[in-house]
Amino acid sequence: MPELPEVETLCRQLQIKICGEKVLATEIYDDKLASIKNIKGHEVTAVEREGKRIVIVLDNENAIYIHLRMTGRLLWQKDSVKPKYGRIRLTFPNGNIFLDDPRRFATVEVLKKMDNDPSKDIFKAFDLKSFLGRHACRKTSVKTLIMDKNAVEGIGNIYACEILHRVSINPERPAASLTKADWIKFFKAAKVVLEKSITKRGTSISDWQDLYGRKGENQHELKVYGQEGKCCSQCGGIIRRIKQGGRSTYYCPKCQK
DNA sequence: AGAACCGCCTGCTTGC
DNA sequence: TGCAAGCAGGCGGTTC
Repeated sequence: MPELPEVETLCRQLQIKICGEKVLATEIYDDKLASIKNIKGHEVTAVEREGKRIVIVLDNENAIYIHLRMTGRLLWQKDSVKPKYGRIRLTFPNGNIFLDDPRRFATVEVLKKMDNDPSKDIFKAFDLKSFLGRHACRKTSVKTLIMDKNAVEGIGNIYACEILHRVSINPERPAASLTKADWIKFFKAAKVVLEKSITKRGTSISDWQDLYGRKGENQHELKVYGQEGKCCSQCGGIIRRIKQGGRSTYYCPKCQK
């Protein structure tokens, strides 16, 4: 499932491939996406990331906003043979982009290009002061809070578990019990974990692939996610899995107090 | 207002 | 072996 590092990987690959290129044609295979228009004949001027969204900016003040949700995947193909779960195709002079998405959760919208507020994105102008003021007093668990995109954009289940393990914070602790120093430590670790994953082209735990259908390498770096019953690499404790808000949380009860 | 839960979806795994 | 139930979960919407 694509989170910030996976989306960032795609954006970087798209930038190289389609910036300055014109959209020659589009084809929609899924009625859920039928509202795509004002694309054909326009040139891509930039590819940006907003949280987990991919923003393909066009020369007509519009942009294609793509959110891959759970199982969405963008694939670059020279030929125009629809992949098995293809939902949309964008054709460029040098090849095609397909959205391949078995569960059909992904969204594609063409909207007026908006100036995004990057204050929730830890890779942009993340605003710690505003975060502390608005969210550090919340009663919900720290894990649930950091996955709330109104608080922090880009962290999903896998990286939430990994970052909390890195800073030895128990995922069930109420967010309000963390000190300012804890949060500073947390965001520092978040950057390290996410940046490392970007250099590894993401985490291919189930079916993540980059634009060229290649797997990432970050799954080999995971310390707790999907490691239930295994030994903690930091302290030798046994990794546990619990449910928080219907989602699996993996952590080490010995070193994450 | 904040917190918890639901529905969207379908391929894969599990259990009888 | 076969089929149904359960699971995966980001996020917008609804409810309490």
